[in-house]
Amino acid sequence: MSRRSKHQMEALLRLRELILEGEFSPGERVTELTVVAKLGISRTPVRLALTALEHEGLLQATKGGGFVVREFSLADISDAIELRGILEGTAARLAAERHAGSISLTPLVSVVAQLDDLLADNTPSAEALQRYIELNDVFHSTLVDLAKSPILRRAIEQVTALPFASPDSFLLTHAASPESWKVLQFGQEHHRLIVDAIAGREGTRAEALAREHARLARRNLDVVLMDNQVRAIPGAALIRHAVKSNASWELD
Amino acid sequence: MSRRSKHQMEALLRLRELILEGEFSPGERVTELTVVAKLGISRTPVRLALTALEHEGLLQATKGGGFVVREFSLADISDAIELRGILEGTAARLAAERHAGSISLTPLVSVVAQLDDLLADNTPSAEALQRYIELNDVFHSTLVDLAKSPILRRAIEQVTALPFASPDSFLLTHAASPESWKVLQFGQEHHRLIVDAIAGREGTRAEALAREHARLARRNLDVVLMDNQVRAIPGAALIRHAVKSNASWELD
DNA sequence: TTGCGCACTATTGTATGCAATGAATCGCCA
DNA sequence: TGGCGATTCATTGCATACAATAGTGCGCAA
Repeated sequence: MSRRSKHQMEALLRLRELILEGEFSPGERVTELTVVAKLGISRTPVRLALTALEHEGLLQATKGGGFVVREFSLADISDAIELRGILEGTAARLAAERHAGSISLTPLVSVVAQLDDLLADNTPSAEALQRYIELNDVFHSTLVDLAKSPILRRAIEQVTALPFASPDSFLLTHAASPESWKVLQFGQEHHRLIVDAIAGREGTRAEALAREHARLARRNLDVVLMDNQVRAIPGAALIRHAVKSNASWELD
Repeated sequence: MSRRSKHQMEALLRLRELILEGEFSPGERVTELTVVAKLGISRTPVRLALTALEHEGLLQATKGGGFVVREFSLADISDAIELRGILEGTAARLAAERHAGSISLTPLVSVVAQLDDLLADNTPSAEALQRYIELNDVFHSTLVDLAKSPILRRAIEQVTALPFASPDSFLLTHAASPESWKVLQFGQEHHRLIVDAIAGREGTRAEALAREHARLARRNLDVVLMDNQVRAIPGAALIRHAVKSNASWELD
């Protein structure tokens, strides 16, 4: 899903943005020409962007050709987060089983140290939060590297492509308040423990910790829902509300 | 990855076939025009097929545009099978947790019964094996249905798209001999136990059993390797042999 | 001889005209 | 009046011309 040429890339980014912003409603058909009109890019790159977004999971192909915006239930979000936990847990376990000695863990240790510095030295601020998100991404990416499994990497990338399933999905929903800073420190504690488990080749422990780490996102989801702040969820525009339509999506 | 129109579908199927047959070597660049020449289909649908195969994992986009055939190590195959086990294990667990009573398990029970009949009544034959593969597919698909998680379904579909990671990847490598018939009966025993665990809402047991079930494929892989029958692996043409080039891919 | 740069060529990226297909509408007939 | 069929229209699928770009090889100069 990489470096497509200019127009294609622009179409992909802007169209994704439009969808996430709710410019198109879930279930609504997205015609090529509509997008062409909105973006001022010709059909060919637009079409490629559409298929890319289908593979990403934001769009769904319809029988007669064409695409509709995919709709997600709260159960979908929950499942996506749990699935990420399972996959990252597997990555952590494999990392524990496969790493070539503590020297090879240096990158991971380094990121954790940087996160420590950030949380200790800085007062909460938008910039610090941004920095945290960056480092958090690096941590997760490095962890997956250590699993040495391109296939697992692909699977994780697919799941985390969903706007609400990424490791930092719910980080931005918290303002940079002292209180949410606490939450981040809690997550950081997980990071430390995961590294410790990997270093000690405690695969099962590493796996359990990584799963639990993902559940932080799940908890944030619950908090957001409690506060009736559904709109704060990334990709909120795509979420089907429970009341609407038949509730066949609900778990029995 | 569904019902694309005629040419596109044909391009996808035939090109996939060509790649799997080894018409293009791993690492080899697959240019649009080459494919156009081989298939007699114009660039537009060919290009769509190429990107589809990239998402499928058989091709890899290169920096300068264009695609190369992806190369798989034995470790990749092993990881893919294990990953399928993890995901199907999760599906089994979710099925156990979420099913709406034994009536909703009817489809799954029915498939198992059909498999029982097949294994009991038929003598080993190519037709029976073919039928087994079909029913096996239905079993796995029905199991995933019961998990009621579209997100999980997608993840499983992505992994099983790899030629050597599908639930029936190694079934065809066994000839329809009485001996391999035994292996299938072994697998069928797993099916029965999985259903039993799901019916009893024993999520953890169901998960463990489904993982173990996937390991059958892993064992078949080992057997095939022992016999030096690497060419019998589905997608064999894409497998990098350990001796070739630097062995940096090997697990340390 | 070797390193750099320029030009050339192979290949992909983009735009658009035309064909095919499926959906909606309107009218006709029962 | 209601259902069914044909016609029309919207939209995607396909093909191809043209543009851009990256990779390659050659030649020139140091």
